Amino acid sequence: MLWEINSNQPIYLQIMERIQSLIISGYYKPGDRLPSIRDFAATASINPNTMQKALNELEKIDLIYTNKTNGKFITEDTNVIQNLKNQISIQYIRDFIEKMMDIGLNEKDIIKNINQYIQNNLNNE
Amino acid sequence: MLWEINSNQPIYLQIMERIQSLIISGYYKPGDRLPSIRDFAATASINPNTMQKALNELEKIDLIYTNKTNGKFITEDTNVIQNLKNQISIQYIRDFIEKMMDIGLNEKDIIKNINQYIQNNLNNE
Amino acid sequence: MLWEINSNQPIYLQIMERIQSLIISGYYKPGDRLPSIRDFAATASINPNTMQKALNELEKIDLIYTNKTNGKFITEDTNVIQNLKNQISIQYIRDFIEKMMDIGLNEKDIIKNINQYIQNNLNNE
Amino acid sequence: MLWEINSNQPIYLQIMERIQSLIISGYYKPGDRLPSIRDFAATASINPNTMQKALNELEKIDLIYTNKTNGKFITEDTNVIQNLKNQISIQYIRDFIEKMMDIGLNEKDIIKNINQYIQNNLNNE
DNA sequence: GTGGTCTAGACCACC
DNA sequence: GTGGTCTAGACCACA
Repeated sequence: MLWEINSNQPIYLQIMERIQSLIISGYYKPGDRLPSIRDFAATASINPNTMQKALNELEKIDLIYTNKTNGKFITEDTNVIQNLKNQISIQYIRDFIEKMMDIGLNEKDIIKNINQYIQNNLNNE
Repeated sequence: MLWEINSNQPIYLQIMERIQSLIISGYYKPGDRLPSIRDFAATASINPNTMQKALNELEKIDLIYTNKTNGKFITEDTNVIQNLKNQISIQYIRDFIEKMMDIGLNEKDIIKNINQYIQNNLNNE
Repeated sequence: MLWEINSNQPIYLQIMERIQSLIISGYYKPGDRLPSIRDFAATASINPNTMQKALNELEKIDLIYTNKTNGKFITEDTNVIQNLKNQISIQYIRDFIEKMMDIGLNEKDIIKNINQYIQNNLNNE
Repeated sequence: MLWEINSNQPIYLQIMERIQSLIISGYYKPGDRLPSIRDFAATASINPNTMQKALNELEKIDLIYTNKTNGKFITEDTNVIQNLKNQISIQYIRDFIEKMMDIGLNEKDIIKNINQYIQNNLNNE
């Protein structure tokens, strides 16, 4: 698993988004126990405080919950996860299309370009 | 022209991207003179220094050039503009697809979702 | 360390070149942490913003990198440093020779004059 | 004749230095009449005011003089020219050596590098 | 009037 | 405490 960090965004947000994706995509399953903050931070090569902050963000949106004595766990409510997945994918699409139109591409161009990209880069992997 | 500023990203970067889009999309044409830094800053309701920083970023990538005491101008080299447009659109697509796949969607899903979104939100505007 | 500033060139460029030389010459070694911007600016008797602008220039050419909240560090990539050293020394020589020829001296004259200068001014220091 | 202008230095200084070189190198000879400011400026593609300022600088150091009704002329005092040539060449050498030593090269390195450069770039032109 | 530079001082997120 | 950003305001050279 890769933990690529770039400097343009706060680290805790990048980590937060990364873990969020791992949950949404099903890599972490409902009810799974997360590694301890110390271990998790070590794995990602970041400061434990930063990992703590990232996990707090995830807890705020009910994607994980804390069991004081046992650690942090992925929510067992699959609705929460599914809803977030839908909401995020719509958001990604909306942002993407807005940016593409800003540089002067219309719907047709966008569809064409993305199909082309997928043809070239993904199908034959 | 709208100058929406949000607080998640440095203002100068948002302005820089905005102007970049205006050039790439053809709103500003090769050889056009930009408003003076002071006027431009006033229009965007930001400090002249911040505007200057944004324009410096655009000058670094040769999208504009400075004629001292006369103002700043859009490059006349259309190749620079076209190349940037291609490069940026590829980048947008790459980032978009990576994010979508990170949350567990495959190529088919992506194409399907984006087509659906365009059907619903754009064609009947 | 001397921080002589003259008024013919922007301060930030003079500072930039000075620090660049300190890195290239080996005074600052790969991986070294630079003084904090505030301290560095105080040492050079300039405003922190000006120092930051100078350091930004060095970061642009990958000679230093920023570890947010920890400080700025000399690149660990010795190739970057060595290449820059070669490139700059060539540039210095090229500019020097061009100027000398502009005032009517040929290669022989140049070599002769520079040897003479070194004899007179440097060997017996 | 080339009038290359870069933006890092005031134009009038670049022009001034260029004409100075043309005089010192003997391209313009003692007593020669310079083109009119209008023509001269047109040749160099600059504003007449800028050319005026450049010529004023040359007049300050007695390299040219003005005959109200006839125009501007190169000084007939060859001593002035010769002295300036010596003085400038020393200055160029001093600056060059200082910069080279700043980046960590010693006298030997300097001599070696400059000989090498001349071998490679000039002898076989 | 134009861009460029510099200072002073403030606030912020991050660790 | 660290770097980053932003504002306000000033001054300068240039054309």
